[in-house]
Amino acid sequence: MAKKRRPTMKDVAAHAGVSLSTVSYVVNDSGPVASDRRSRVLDAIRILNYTPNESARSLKRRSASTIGLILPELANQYFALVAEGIERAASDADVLVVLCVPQATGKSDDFYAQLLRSQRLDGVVYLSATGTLPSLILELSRSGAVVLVDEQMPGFELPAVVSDNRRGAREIAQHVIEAGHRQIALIGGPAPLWSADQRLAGYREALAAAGQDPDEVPFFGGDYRQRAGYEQAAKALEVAPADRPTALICANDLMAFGALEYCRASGIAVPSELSIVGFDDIPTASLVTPRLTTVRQPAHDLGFAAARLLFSLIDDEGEATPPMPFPTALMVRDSVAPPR
Amino acid sequence: MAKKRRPTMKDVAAHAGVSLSTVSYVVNDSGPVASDRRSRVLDAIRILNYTPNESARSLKRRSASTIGLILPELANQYFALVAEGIERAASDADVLVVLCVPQATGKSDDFYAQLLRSQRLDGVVYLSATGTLPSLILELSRSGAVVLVDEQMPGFELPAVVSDNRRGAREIAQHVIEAGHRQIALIGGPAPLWSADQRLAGYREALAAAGQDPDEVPFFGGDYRQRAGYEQAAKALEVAPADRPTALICANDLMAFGALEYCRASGIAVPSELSIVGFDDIPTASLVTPRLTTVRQPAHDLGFAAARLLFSLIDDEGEATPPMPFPTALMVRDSVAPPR
DNA sequence: TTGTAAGCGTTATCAT
DNA sequence: ATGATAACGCTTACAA
Repeated sequence: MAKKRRPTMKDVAAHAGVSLSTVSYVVNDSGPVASDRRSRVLDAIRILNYTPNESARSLKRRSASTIGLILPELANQYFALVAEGIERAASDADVLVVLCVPQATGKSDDFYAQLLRSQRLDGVVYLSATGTLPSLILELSRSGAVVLVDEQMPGFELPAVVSDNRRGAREIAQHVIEAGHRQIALIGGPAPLWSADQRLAGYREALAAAGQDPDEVPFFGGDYRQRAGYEQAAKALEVAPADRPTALICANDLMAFGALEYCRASGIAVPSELSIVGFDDIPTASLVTPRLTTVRQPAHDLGFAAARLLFSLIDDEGEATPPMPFPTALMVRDSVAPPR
Repeated sequence: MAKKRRPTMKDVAAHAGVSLSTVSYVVNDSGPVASDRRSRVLDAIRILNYTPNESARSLKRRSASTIGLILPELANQYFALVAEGIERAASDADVLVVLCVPQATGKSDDFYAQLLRSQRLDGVVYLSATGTLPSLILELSRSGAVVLVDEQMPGFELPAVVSDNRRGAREIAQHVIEAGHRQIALIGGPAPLWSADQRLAGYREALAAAGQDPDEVPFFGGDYRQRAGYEQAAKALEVAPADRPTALICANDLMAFGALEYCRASGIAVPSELSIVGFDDIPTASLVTPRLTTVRQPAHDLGFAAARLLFSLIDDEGEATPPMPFPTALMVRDSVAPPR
């Protein structure tokens, strides 16, 4: 039985009785071709069920029409949502998205730079949850187009798409303060991360505006993961009753969930005994009990915009201007009550 | 300023003073080469910072070292977890994973077949949440290697990795029955889907074993999405008090969440007034209140195994045997109580 | 308007 | 052990 080879342009050309270039012209609409010959070619394509070999195209065009998406984990819905936004923008542009989850795969940092340099990827959208060493990102941005999402490398001005973390943080802290809380504790994100830094700054602004000394309010460092929320909540709450905070401001929803979990485990009623707020407004936030008061980030839009920015970077090759920070929105739900 | 071209093998060869083929030999370890020349080449590679052009390789090798992952949505953590498992297997094999989310991108069905045929993808892992028309899958499996996850096309025996849905369903239904429930309602998954069918079969087995006529128990069709859970729960519960079920068996966690949401909205206490169970055990399941009793599916392992199966399909080209169904595990938590 | 031919960067066959 | 050289399937000047 004959090995069934996929048809190539040559086959199409032969079948249609035209030259190779004519076929190419009709496939790419890149040259003039008489309408009768065009339809002959189109027919041949249909009959042979021809599909261009993209490897050959990439080789010739020096571009893979593929981008990479590097993110810490998929299980965090915030990332999943950003990914969906990117997917949409990419598919609009007929670009493929390669998923890279360093944590799950244990790939070394420069593996991703290799990927970019090997021209399998035209660019990369990078999300960090750990404030990754600039070394990777730097090497990446040296090798090709990179855009960051909700992240920024202080020294080097890399293209990024961000939302207004500072303002969102300020507003939710204000909300907590307006509910009457004076004993507030903060559970922050990973120190080196820009978003963590911005959120913290926002909280402090609100605190200061309300006449509290931000340096006096207890701060606990987390890493955006649920476990950290649990552990830091424990630290924050296992203190003399008089010092015990009446409200816990968590730098993201996942950590707020962890705090909630701790409270459930140790019989602390939320929000009557303790108010808790988060950040991100992932879908689960309105599903937990009590429904979590948080700050909505337009995850989907961030992803979409990041991909667009990356594309313009890739083909304009010139600097494209990042969009303005995306607005955030305070989502008032049930996890905040006046202190008693 | 000179356009900075990436170094090619030719450059490396020139720099090392050897021939093209020698460089290829050392890069791929595919031919004999004297150790002194080998190190000269290696040095040149380092100095020039050379990385093979993967497009050229794919063209020559007729394989892209890339697979596609088609799934309905990322926001459902079950899919996200499966994706992580696939990622891991792929990265072990130095294979890239292209993310395809038809729903988010509005791509036509045969777009994916094109992708496979265009040789950008060597194979595809396919997850369905809607029991998609076989037409796509058929076309896909005609164009190349495809493996299904937790799905099976009745007529055609396609390679698949599944978990023991039927047994898991039977066990959780038993659990509900053993808690004393006699008035049970079922909220099922999308009818054409194999997993939905299996789960339903499992429920019915347990019901029958307990002496109930499965055809008598109220059944409501859902689509595995949260909204459907809400709506079908509404239908199931808005009946004469005497007919009202005391337990709701949902075919997945997301729909159970929807049911929970409905109960909260209409003041029905769970589990004291109504018991609810799900299926999948996504991370959120233990986070909601009450913590959801459900059936754990080894999502990560399913993904991993699916990718492995796909790889063996791709390079053995011969039929590889799918693994046995993966075991499920009943997760007893707080959402089931005796009827009152 | 159409066809010829020269690459794109690799790999692999075949002499040497 | 090493090096020419011919593909791989496509795009694109350049010629006709």
